[in-house]
Amino acid sequence: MNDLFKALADPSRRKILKLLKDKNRNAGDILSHFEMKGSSLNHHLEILKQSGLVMSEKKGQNVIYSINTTVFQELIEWVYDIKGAEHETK
Amino acid sequence: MNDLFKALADPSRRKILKLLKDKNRNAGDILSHFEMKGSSLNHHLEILKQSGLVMSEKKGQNVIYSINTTVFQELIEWVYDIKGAEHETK
DNA sequence: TAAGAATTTAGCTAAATATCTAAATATTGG
DNA sequence: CCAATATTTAGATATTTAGCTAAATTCTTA
Repeated sequence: MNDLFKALADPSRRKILKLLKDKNRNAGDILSHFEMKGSSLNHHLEILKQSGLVMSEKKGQNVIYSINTTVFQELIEWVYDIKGAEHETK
Repeated sequence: MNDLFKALADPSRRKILKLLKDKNRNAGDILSHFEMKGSSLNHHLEILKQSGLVMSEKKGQNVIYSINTTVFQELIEWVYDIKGAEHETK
């Protein structure tokens, strides 16, 4: 849970998630949307993987990253718990 | 938006929110649930206020803190935008 | 109005984090 | 196998952040 919130607390990482929402992308593709160096991006991707928010799969010389939306359910539940509202069961 | 995610990225601050979910509390009350010093807690409360998640009101020599759940709507919308799922309109 | 209680501010330190450079490790095509 | 391309690791630096102590502020009440 803490890993999840920590992962979301950075603008670059949230931007990565938005990019992966559209389609799966390899590291270079993601990198092309940022100014930072590949090693810095890799650091963010590691944190996202750690939190369960993204998954990666090696494909030839590329590594394809994809988003794992199931993890957001936890977050939504946490929020609704605090809001005191009822869950949608979908 | 960034302030919101940053504010939620700390366990102490999330615990404060849980405490305020039950009832409004003054700083001393909140403090009694932590080991940290009052000044440290105050720092967290400032960050929560900054993010809009909590509000404060001076009442005599106490300051009463309360949670502002409307801000969570933003967060929920952000999540659903990424999840690509439909909103509940409630 | 002076003392006491609650909270906040200011300034410091240590730990965590973001980013960089340089080097290492795949993987593929010639 | 070699060179080129893509990604990751290691190690350094700079910034941010959580927590502390001490002092300041605000409010109440004797």
